[in-house]
Amino acid sequence: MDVENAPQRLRALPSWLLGQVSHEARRTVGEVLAKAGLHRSQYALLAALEEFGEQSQTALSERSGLDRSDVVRWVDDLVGQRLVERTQDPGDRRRNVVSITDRGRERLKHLDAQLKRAQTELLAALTVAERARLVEMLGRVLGAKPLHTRD
Amino acid sequence: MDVENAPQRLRALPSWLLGQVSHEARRTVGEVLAKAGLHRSQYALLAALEEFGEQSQTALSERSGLDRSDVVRWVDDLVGQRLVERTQDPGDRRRNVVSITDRGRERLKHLDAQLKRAQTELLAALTVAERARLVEMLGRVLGAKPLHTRD
DNA sequence: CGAATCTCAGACGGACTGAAATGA
DNA sequence: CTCATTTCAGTCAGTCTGAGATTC
Repeated sequence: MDVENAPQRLRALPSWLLGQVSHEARRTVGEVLAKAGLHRSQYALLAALEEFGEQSQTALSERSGLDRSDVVRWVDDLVGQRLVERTQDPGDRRRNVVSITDRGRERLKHLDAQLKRAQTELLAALTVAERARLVEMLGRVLGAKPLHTRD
Repeated sequence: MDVENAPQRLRALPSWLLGQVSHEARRTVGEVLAKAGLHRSQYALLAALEEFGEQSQTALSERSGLDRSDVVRWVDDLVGQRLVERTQDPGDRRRNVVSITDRGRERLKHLDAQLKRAQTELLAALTVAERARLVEMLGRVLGAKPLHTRD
């Protein structure tokens, strides 16, 4: 669909605009990651591991926003690519402790650069100041969620 | 997931923020429409019909951004609720001409008010001026899509 | 015992594809 | 015959649920 074909009601609706831009962003980012052999979910997992260190899969689920069940599958694949390692927690044998490998760190660094460029391309119609303002505003919208995400 | 649990890499990524806010918006709007017995896709269909008048299902597909196949199913339901009518085009019997009914117009008017309130609630963390700026910026991002949506 | 963790198998709605049927 | 339109059936990826197994 072309934006200018859409009804005015939709074109003026913030939620609709957010959906459209988000869809485009999702596609762009998906392509970038696919070229590196990864899924968006896996980037989130690598990011969580790099920033918070080794952790259980349950923790990873909370940090990445992925379902516990999907963490299992994506970690399986990451292990296959030797970007992370899965070892049993010696102190609590229910737990798997997942950690990022050096290879994973390198891949992540590479992706960071690629993604940065993709964001710029996505928001090319905005000035640098506007992009910063957009990010700030979206963060504020997310931060103040008194009703549904906080119960 | 809670925003503050997420890795900094994600929290600073425009595409991620857009996805999170968009997801929240989708949920909110979905709830509002569900109370009126409608789906998001059906609101788009009603909007297209009200603004562009009666039209074929192919045209509706382009205007609403829905797949041709999904237009069929959602129109089926709208007909059942007597919010639209589907009649065969006398001049071209391949075509179904879909038109909005008075009942549909009333429902649409009601939904417009409900959705407006939902948007305000969603963006409660922003000032009125900021909401306008957000809408303007998102529209600009969508409008300038030289690569993928325009081929 | 109850609770937490991991894992699998499948459900589920949303978006899309392919092809048949009809008719211009 | 070719092309456009509608419709159906089915695929597909993404997300989530339920239950079983294991361990605390």
